[in-house]
Amino acid sequence: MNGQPADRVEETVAIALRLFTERGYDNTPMSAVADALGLTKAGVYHHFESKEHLLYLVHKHTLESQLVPLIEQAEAEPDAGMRIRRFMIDYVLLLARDPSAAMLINESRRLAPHHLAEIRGIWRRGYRMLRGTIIELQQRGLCREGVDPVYAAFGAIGMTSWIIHWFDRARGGNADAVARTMCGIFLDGILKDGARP
Amino acid sequence: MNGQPADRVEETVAIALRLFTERGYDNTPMSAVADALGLTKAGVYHHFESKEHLLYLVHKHTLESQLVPLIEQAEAEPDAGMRIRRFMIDYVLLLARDPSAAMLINESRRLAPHHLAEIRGIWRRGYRMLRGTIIELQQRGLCREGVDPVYAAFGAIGMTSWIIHWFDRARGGNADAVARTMCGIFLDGILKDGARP
DNA sequence: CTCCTAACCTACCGGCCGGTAAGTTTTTAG
DNA sequence: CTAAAAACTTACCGGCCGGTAGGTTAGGAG
Repeated sequence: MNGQPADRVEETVAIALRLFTERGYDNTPMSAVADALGLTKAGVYHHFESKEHLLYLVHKHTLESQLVPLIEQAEAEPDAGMRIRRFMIDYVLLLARDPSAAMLINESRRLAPHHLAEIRGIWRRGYRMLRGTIIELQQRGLCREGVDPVYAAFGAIGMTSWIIHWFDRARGGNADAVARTMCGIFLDGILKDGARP
Repeated sequence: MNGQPADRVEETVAIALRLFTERGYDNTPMSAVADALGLTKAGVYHHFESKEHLLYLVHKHTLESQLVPLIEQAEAEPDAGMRIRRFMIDYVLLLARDPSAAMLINESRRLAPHHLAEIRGIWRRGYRMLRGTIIELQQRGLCREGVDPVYAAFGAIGMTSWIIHWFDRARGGNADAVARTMCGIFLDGILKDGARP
């Protein structure tokens, strides 16, 4: 119930998340993780079978605590338009606030194939929610012609995700304005002229 | 005038582009580059002062031969709407066709700071062109309210660039349809209801 | 032919880093 | 208190890789 990690595994995952974000996965030797924990390298390897496994746990823990709730909140939204809006805005705010999200995206290539598949499955839940919502809008006749739900969903994800490459909250970036602009462009871009709120 | 590289430097850059794309920068030892050239490692280091320098040349050469012409073609387009359309479509087709573009985006972090700054300057030309075009549309009263030119430009770039993370031309991906859908969403998203062609 | 230079090779260095074997301390169970 | 299991430490290995010192070959100029 307090902010302290319950055990060494959680503590290590939290520290690795920070170090990987600050220095990158390849530039963070396990000795650095050990130092930050006040342990030796072998002490860390008592809890993790490999560095890749630690990276996998960092991915899994962070996505489940940050991304999944955000998807579930959006899914709970009854109105389709609001569902998209809710997700896009919260997602932009998340990426703008937390630089570790960018690390997860960049370093996912280092995962072993089966771990990568599992992690991509988590990301895919957001994609599926968006695509399903766009299909629903289409079936209700609210979408413009020529909007492919798959490509549109990836468009919304890409437009927002890309902020990891340019947004700098330290230099006067206004995350709220980014979120509103992008969400507005996307919804105006897929909805028929008469279907907007 | 033929397809053969004019000298060893060009030849090496071409081979490094291929190897970095296939295996990643970190997983491509200089010995692999040397092998592919039929040289030894020291033979390669006769032409390049460091591996990072080789990566820099790969970036520079590829961007100048692939991205810059695409930007200049778009800039030559007199109509603002067509300028955006032209760029977005050609850019999507480029990314969908050539996996090395994804490598350049992913591995740019390995560049030394001054090289990174120069390479980002090339990418930025596309951003500036888009932003300037959106501002032009705004001044002519063709844009919806609330469209920030900076965030909109990054939105167009992000929506299209993100296909490096999901598009798979080997599995029936239709790059033309992607390009048309995304370009349509973006233009419908920023232009007033009456301003579309 | 000679001389020079660019291109290239052999052989090596040094450091880093993931991972481990084997032993020691700490905690827990009974 | 005892014993075993869990949590560590010390000390090390082995491999890879970027980079280089110094010598060798090839090719063109004169």
